Amino acid sequence: MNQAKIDKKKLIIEAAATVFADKGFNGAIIAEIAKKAGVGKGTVYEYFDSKTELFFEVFEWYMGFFTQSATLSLSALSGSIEKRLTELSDSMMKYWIDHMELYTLTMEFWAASSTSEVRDKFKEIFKNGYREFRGLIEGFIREGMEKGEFRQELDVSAIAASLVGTLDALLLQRWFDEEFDPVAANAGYIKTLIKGMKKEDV
Amino acid sequence: MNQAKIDKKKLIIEAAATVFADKGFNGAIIAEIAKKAGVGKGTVYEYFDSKTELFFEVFEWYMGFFTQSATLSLSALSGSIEKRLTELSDSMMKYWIDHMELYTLTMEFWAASSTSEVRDKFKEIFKNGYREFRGLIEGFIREGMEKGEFRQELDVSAIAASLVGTLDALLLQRWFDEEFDPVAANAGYIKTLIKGMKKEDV
Amino acid sequence: MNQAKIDKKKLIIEAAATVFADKGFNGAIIAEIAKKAGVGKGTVYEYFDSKTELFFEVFEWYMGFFTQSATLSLSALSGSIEKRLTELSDSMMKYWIDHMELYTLTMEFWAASSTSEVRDKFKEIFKNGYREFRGLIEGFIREGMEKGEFRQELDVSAIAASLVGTLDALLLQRWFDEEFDPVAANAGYIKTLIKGMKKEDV
Amino acid sequence: MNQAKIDKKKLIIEAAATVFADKGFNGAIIAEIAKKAGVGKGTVYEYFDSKTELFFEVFEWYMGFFTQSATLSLSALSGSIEKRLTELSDSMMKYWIDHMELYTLTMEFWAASSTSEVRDKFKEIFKNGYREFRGLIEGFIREGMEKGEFRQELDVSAIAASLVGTLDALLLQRWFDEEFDPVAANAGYIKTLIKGMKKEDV
DNA sequence: AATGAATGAGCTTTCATTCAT
DNA sequence: CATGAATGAAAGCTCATTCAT
Repeated sequence: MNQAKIDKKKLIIEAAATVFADKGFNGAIIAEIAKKAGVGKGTVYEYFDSKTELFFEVFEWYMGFFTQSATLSLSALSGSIEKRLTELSDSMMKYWIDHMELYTLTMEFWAASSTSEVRDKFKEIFKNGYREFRGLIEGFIREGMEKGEFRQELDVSAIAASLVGTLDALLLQRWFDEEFDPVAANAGYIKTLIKGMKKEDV
Repeated sequence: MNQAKIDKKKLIIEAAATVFADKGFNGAIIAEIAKKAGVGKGTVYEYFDSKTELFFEVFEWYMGFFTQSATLSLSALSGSIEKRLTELSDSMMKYWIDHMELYTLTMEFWAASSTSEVRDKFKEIFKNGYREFRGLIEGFIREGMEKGEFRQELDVSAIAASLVGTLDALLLQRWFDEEFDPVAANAGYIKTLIKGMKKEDV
Repeated sequence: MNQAKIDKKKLIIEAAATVFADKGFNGAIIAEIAKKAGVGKGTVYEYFDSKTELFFEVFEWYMGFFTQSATLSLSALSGSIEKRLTELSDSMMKYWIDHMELYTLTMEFWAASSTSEVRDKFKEIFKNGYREFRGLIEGFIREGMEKGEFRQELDVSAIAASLVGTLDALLLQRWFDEEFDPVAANAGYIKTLIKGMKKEDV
Repeated sequence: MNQAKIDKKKLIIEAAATVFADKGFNGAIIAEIAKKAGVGKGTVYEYFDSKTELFFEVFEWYMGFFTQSATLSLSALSGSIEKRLTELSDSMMKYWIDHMELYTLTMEFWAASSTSEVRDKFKEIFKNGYREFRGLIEGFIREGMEKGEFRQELDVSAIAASLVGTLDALLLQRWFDEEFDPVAANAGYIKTLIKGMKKEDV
């Protein structure tokens, strides 16, 4: 696939992302996606075999976007593990707040993982994504334990899972409630959790 | 509406719940719901004006189910606030694990809150549900602060939001990954968080 | 069929007449007719085999209503044939103006005569009705010719048909146009037509 | 809309006209219209938003057809007003007799004007159509009065209305009764009416 | 390669009719 | 007799997908 084709494909994916975000998989109409991408309806089928496949490629594009958010956040980290964990959490939260319009996509993908005809493909990718992300956080926590910042008897994987999940959960609560401030909630929660993780005399 | 009608309505709602859980709103076909409920297709429309309304009533039924889980869990609580918070969290988590087949409905409803034609109705109910639940947890935390179990400077609403959200988030991770144990993760995380909430000398 | 049954049957027919008049055959819903008649939906089927049969019985009731209008008008006639023809025409026109709400039924029945599944039954009755009515008018005209009021060379059946038809046609024009006065039009037209029918020296 | 689209649209309208004429609005099935037009069901919806809109466009096409009949008839007129009125009436009558298969459409449209969901649109067009046609005939009559062919005291609008209406009315009677000859009836009636309109010494 | 007119499978919904009570 | 809950055939309409240009 040459550059021109790659570009047009990406164009369609991004148009599709906004339409799927707004209307959901079923509510999204190929004609609208095509129009938004500035191409003909038939052209979409030059690049994607079916609506489902297009949706799936939007999912992959979205996951890349998410990975990017993590990578960006990670690259800026320094200092104590406590500080790094706090900053990572805070940074990713803010990144997503800035792209809230994509958050509805998250919910569509979650739903797709349970009701799509290709639910297993979605589940698999989500599973690996979460495992990887939890693994990353676990690494930080273990580093903190090794460095003596954190207590030894921590349930590392449990705490990692909750840290990862809080990102989802607070954004979700924000989605329903514009008055809810997920960044503040995250900060307050992280602070308390880390206090519970640290050695008492620290 | 007499008892017979109420029963049949509930029958249809429960059949619809399983079909919506399996296929999603759009994938669910009225004929299948009717068949599963053991009634004719037209009968569904005797009780519900439209597929959308049926979906919405399933949502309300589901929310009642959720409320029930909280009520049940709350009624059994006693002892210190720490103990109660831990038990509440643990109990609700287990309740949901036992009804995991309904968890896919949660995702459908989340998605509906962002892409359904009646998204605002869904959002509103979710918003109020989360506010109520957070308020409940906040009450516990404040009680713990008053009783001297917890530190005074806690960010109560932040911690409540994260506690509430962790329930969603860990079940979500379980949904994707059968090897992930949300009950264990919850226990480990709660323990650490509460440690961070408690007075240091306690 | 006893009196009670006859009465209830008539009750349903009259309720059906108003609903058919307002909604047309297809737009009319049995449930609405039943409700308007103050009976249950099933009761309608105690008296009529099908919606089509009910419609047809409304048609027969309506035709009786029309016959009645003619009978009423005829019974009051006296004087010269010219006077009688004028009065008959005028009287029937006024009778219908007073029952304009039934006029939409006329159009429904006309339509039924060309598109109903039992169109032939409708056509047959209309055919005989028009033949009878034309015959009646022809009788008057012939009487006028015999009495020397009218010229001998009149095309009796043509004039009778046009007199009969004008009743339909002017009411139709009134139906579309509330500003159109069919009574006045009828009077002006009859006067001229009769002038054309009379002996010149009269 | 390019020529190909116009042609296909007309193709569908004409197919629809025959089906509506035969089955009525409600009895007509889109699938049948599509099949008769030699297109797919979906194609009908490429050209018309709904069945109702298609019906309405058939109505407009039909009205144009009617206008054409008047225009054709008018263009051939010459001689005295009496002669012209007679010829116009005769010519239009014959035109419609030749297209009797479309007459059932007239009845459908009349019915639609009283029971369709868009009855007002139908009524409005009919109202204007009748007004225009009556105006045309009134013009002829007035011309005849000015030229001294007709008497001065005629009720012009009444006579015009009856002349216009007779066309409807005699075709209607023909519709019910194949033995009825509307052309002959029209001729006989016109002759007498015009005699009543003319100056006595003429 | 790009297009959009054409298609028909498939779904929701309506409502005449039935029949157990 | 009267009823209305239950039914499913039937039809309008949508939209992913195809394919001739």
